[in-house]
Amino acid sequence: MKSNTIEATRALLAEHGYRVTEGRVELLTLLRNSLEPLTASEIHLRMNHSIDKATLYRALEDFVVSKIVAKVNLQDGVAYYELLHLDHHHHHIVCENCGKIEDIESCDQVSLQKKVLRSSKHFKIVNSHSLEFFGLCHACCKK
Amino acid sequence: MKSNTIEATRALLAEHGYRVTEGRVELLTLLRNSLEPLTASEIHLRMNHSIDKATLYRALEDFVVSKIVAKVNLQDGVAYYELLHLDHHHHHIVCENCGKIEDIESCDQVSLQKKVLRSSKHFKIVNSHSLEFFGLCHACCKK
DNA sequence: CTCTGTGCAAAATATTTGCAGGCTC
DNA sequence: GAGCCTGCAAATATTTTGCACAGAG
Repeated sequence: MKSNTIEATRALLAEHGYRVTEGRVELLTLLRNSLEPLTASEIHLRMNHSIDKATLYRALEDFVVSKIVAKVNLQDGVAYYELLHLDHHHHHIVCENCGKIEDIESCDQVSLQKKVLRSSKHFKIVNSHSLEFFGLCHACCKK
Repeated sequence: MKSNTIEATRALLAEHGYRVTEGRVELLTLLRNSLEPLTASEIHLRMNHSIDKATLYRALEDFVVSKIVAKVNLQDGVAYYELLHLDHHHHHIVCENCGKIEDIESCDQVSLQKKVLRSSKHFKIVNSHSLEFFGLCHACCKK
């Protein structure tokens, strides 16, 4: 099972024309196993610094371009990254108190983008959007 | 008319308990006159460096906390700021080619946040959200 | 007069780039 | 073997912080 996942990861890299290196496989495996988006520093830490930060940023940037990875902005000045499961468009809600992150599934991308184009004067194509919510989780409300 | 605007700006500062200093009045006036969100560097430039960057960041941060100013994230690694006209909740669409920014008005905040709370397991309150679109403007499509 | 706001200098973070060598294909 | 990927070092960019002084109320 674990080797299955790793095989899938190797295939993913190859499909996109990347060399299958240990660092990139580890990186994608880590992202695949993460329940929430991670910052470059968190990734670096969880990989026990086995990859250089410059290399890490370069790999992440490549993956973002290839749409293997999404760069997420959670309004705290750092970029977060998460694996893009192709069939699973979603957003996030972040607790302003404890930092908890939950996925938000309800997003009708198509109708949202159509709506935007209807109301826009100067735009012809919408390629993507970022949508994140900020609030308080149940636990933090009780405090 | 110009002095009217400045008076309104002075009042705004006072209302929020801030000292009415030349720098802060200039800053808010600049934001009021800007048609699009500006980065700290752009603001600094347009103010002819008449304000120190540290002071600028401190003022912007204060204003964000007081909800006089919104911090906007346009996915290019820098924070943008724009005046918050209270009655005017909106988002943006950015051209990935030329950087053009247009306001997007169609956002039913209330129903959007309700929808999120319905679908969320762990959250009780939504305080705000960020929503930005990325695409191509008509001019850049023709090229 | 008091206390907030400011400039200056320096630090802390985040991210990018150049280059020489290593590893995948 | 060719060229992508990597580590290391250093540069760049953005934002934050400490401190002493200036200016608003």
